Amino acid sequence: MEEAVSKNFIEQIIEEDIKEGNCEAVRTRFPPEPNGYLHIGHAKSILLNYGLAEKYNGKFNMRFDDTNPTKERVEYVESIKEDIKWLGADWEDRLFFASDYFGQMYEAAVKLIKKGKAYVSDLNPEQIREYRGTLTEAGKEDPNAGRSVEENLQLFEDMKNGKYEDGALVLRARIDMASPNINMRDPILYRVAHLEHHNTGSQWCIYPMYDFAHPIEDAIEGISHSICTLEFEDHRPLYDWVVRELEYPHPPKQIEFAKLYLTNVVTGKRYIKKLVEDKVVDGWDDPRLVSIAALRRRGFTPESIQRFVELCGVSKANSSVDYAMLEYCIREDLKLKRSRMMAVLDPIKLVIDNYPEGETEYLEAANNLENEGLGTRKIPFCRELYIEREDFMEEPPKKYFRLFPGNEVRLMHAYFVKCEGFVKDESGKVVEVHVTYDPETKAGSGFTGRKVKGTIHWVPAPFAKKCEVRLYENLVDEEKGVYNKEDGSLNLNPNSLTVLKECMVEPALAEAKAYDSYQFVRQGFFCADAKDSRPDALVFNRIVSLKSSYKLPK
RNA sequence: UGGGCUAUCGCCAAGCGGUAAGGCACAGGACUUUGACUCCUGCAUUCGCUGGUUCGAAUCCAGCUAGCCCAGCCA
Repeated sequence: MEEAVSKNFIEQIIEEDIKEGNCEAVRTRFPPEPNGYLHIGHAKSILLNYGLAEKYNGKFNMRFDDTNPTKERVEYVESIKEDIKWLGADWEDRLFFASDYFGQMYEAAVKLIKKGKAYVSDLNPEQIREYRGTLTEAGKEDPNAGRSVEENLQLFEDMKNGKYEDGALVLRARIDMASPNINMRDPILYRVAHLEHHNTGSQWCIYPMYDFAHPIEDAIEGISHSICTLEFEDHRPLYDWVVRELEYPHPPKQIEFAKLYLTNVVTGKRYIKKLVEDKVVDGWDDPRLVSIAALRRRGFTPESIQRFVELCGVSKANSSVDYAMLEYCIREDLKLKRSRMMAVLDPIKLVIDNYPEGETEYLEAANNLENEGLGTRKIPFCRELYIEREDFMEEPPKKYFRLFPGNEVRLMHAYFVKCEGFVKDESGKVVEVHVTYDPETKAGSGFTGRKVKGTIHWVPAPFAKKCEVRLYENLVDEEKGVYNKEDGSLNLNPNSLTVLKECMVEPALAEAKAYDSYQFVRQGFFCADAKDSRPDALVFNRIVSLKSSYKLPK
């Protein structure tokens, strides 16, 4: 089934370019700096770039924009590669590093110097700032701007050869100190930094700036459309300047789009760092976070994220997508793919008084009624079961159609069962519910004698596996908003994590391995925690709850 | 009081001068061995505001207003 989807503005630009013969082949790229972990926002860029290449029979490149060794680490390049692979964006054999082009960038700088379009400056950072002017006042000419080509060439070579200390000299483009666009006021192209680079080691002690390096990287790789986020819009004139001055035959085109923001999530690096330090979360992959690693651990699938990004669309309007949209996507994806199992999160014992003591029968249950391909399983059934505490009420409100004295419900995959009584302990807490079952009503028997309004799930007491279940809510308070207006701190939701340690699941779940996910019938989708779940001590994360139109009165 | 960009339903988002797509959310109803799913139904006389052009404007023009980005030897 093909949906008629309208084209986003980038697709329109690309199609126009193809039509006009402005680009012979579409080539896109995802160019992260390896300075941190990827999150849902990056997923949009990755899948957008990858999807565009696919759609227009082009190629998608993976490129690390590693031009500033102070912030970059190999650890990050590995995790970024892993996350992108997981997301399904395939760069095939096109994995590149900006640092692989340092030689070409150096030559490009020399070319600019020879054209009189770049010069070496000895202004210090404070002076550079002063000379730059302000948002409303033009800058002043750099006193070094008149230096001869020969001298610039020599100085630049000396910079490269390590004759200068960090910060002593910079190479600047000669453009326009009076430009209303600050990026055009003789931007710095190269700086001196005696630093070990994760890729080039100590080969270089000068490093190119983003504005100079990026267009060169794109041009070298034959990128046709260089897609980035809105904050680079002001840099486009400089991007075009570099590409033009360097006379690349097929200049890449920069296109900017709005970042993806999600409601009620924390994305700021310093906030997450603090949450990790304060042990509010258990790492960058805590299931309440939205890093790719966290989403993976929570139980999201690549397909659900692909769908989500697709649903969000692409535009230039800053916006914040409702988290409910993400939830919809994962429910939608898992609905038919996963087995529907029974798990009792808050158990209370159910005794079937007229079921023979010591007897066990094995009931056949479809793993997913809507997907026969998932097969069936046998569930042991016997006299003592566990049911959800919520599914019994001594004094039910109207419209409650679960178990209460005198009422009959269906035990899923099993029999009708009628509540005959219950037992309380000294404190008045109900500890046992007693029922009688009707053998005629066995699931699949075709019994139509009478109907029952409620169906509840259960687990056979002697066979059930005890396990831990973690329920998640938003990390931050939905009502108050993510940030505290006074001090900018986070408005944390104290209930973002609920740990249930007495849960009982059906025996088939004992095999759950890391990342395995299931629907727990009537509850939601759950995933075996990759960090903490072990065969003898299962831990399940709730990915998302099922929707419900019934609110239990408290 | 410089420059750049954006403004269409609670949230995303189509629309590109011919009379407001779609999705999420929400609300009803049908169905139901998940109060789920599925299926119906409803949900912008109006496009930030004000004028103008036009037979006709969310789309063109002008002027406002609001929000975002820019003064790293970060990306």
